[in-house]
Amino acid sequence: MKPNIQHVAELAQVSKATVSRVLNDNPQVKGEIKERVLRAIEELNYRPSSIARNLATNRTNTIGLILPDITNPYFPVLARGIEDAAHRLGYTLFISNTDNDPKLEQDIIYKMVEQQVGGIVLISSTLDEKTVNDLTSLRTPIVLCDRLIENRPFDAVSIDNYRAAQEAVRYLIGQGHTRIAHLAGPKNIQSAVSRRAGYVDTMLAANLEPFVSVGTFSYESGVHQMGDLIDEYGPTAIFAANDLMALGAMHEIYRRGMRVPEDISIFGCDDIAFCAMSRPMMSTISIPAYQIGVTAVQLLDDKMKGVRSGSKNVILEHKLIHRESCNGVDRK
Amino acid sequence: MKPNIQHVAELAQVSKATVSRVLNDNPQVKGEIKERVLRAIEELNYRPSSIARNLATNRTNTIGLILPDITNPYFPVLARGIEDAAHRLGYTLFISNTDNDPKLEQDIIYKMVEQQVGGIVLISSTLDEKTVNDLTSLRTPIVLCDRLIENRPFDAVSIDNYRAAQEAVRYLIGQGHTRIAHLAGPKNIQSAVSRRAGYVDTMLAANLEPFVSVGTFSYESGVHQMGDLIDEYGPTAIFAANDLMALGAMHEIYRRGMRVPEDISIFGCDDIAFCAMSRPMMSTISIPAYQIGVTAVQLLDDKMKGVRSGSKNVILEHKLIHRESCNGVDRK
DNA sequence: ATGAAAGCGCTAACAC
DNA sequence: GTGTTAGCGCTTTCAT
Repeated sequence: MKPNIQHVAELAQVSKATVSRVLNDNPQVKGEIKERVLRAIEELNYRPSSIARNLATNRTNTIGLILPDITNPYFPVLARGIEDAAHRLGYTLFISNTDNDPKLEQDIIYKMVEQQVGGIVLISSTLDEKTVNDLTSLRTPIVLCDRLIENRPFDAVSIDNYRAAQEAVRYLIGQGHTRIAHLAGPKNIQSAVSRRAGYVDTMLAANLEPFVSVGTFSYESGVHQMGDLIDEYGPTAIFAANDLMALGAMHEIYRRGMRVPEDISIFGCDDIAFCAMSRPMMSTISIPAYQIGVTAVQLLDDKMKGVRSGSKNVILEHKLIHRESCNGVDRK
Repeated sequence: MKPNIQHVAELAQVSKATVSRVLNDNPQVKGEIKERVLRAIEELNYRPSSIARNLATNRTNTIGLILPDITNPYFPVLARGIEDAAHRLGYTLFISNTDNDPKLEQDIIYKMVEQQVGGIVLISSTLDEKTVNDLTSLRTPIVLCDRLIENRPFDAVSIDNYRAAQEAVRYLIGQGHTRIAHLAGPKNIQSAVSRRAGYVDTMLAANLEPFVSVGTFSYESGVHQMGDLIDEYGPTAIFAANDLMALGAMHEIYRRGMRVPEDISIFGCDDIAFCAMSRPMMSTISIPAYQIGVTAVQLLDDKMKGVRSGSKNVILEHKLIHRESCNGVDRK
């Protein structure tokens, strides 16, 4: 039979309360007694039940992570940042994928709340006005990643996607490109929308005509959209809303017997690991995914400990990474 | 204040037991009463506490996933298989990374047991004899992925790594290669050891001299070891113990002005997504990672439900994927 | 410094 | 069919 606190108490000839005190490092337990309890615990190979403890204290040491798809190479490093930070703070982490399905996402949030998670890190783009309001009444602290939200009691951490796109486009313009197309992400994903806006505005400001093709953030959509782009527009450079599509675009370019960057330059976004493994290596915007994760958990921890109320949007710095996939038109 | 079952009972003018019954879909609650309870639940926006429920039933609907590093591209799809299957069966999933640190791994296992997880999916290679015995006394069902274990009450699911390596090497030999080197993985990782043995034995059986260089399974180690291999051995083909190293090797070959497969053929293992995105696309052994995950959870579920006792090793089928990174020597 | 006892929110006999 | 009641294993006043 699995030992409980009562068994330990009996073996050590003390009360349950005392056992509980040593379990919680309460300093007012006398050394000798503490020894006895510790020995009993050892002898019985006793492990306290955190379920029971949670029920008694009405707190759990768990947090939940809800994300679209761990299989998308951008997320594992974010998730790792979250896990590491959570672990460091003594939390264990629930994880669940949503595939960007709003209904599923809701269900998972509620399920995690039922599990009494202390807080939730939510990576979502499908949140509509109504859902957000429901969440507000939830009492469980939530922090959003990669999506800012105004006037809501949620913390959020992300980068400035608009400015990131702006820098990417300026970089391409600086190289002499004028026919720069944009491989955009889904219209319902906020980061994709911001990047697109940054692209369009920057093109316009430079008196260049924007040309956008919208994809799904997947590699396959990158190859497919790229084919269309070549047929319909003939760009000399592409700014893709994420690296996966950029990689797909590159693939299609080579498949058609052209080269990167000699014929077409490609610029991505995210800086997933493969960017440095592809040939040519992909120039891109580096997003501090790991740090976003760590920051999210810190914000959550503050909220859970009641250190801070109100909401806070933190914007982390991105970085333009110059590698091999872009080249000036003049050098052709 | 957060509503509990008592509040619902009062509002619906029934007993807690009745509320509990409708919560658990007990059919013997009369329609009208059930309606009333449901309305009360709705009105109070009541969510049952699974903590309390778990304590009362002495079961939890959680399982734990312990893996080396979610950031390694092989693991996300395995994890996804596990999450999907867990979700389908009504479990929520804990996740934790170990970085292959045996001490940390132990701690995490115990921590999860304290959390009262119903079972654990463990992807580990560092398990020594003693640890395994400790785990045996744990009562919490454990299923191992990518590592078989003999005479232990653990289930395990994996592929036949020895045979996979054998097929890879035969494939290369079949193309006319004789100077085939092996980029091996860490010596303490079972799958790496089996692949190496499969390589060595198959080479010997063909009267070819094996040449192995041991790496760490990382991309960087692939580039580094490949440099040494070229300098010290001059292979015409490489069988790498995983794709990441294969990709690194490919990178180094191009950096030195040589080509794949024209100068050196590369064969990987795992079939991570990037194998189909690299140029040339990587030939490799496809491991059914998603299916391994799903199977692991099914085994765990059986054990947790007491359907089956004793242990079971299941071996899933791998597949040789022919792409572009290998070429016959005669065609050079 | 230690113990007794009440409760955390739910389930599960058992009784009616 | 529904209510009563006794726990599940722990924490936490409150006494002593």
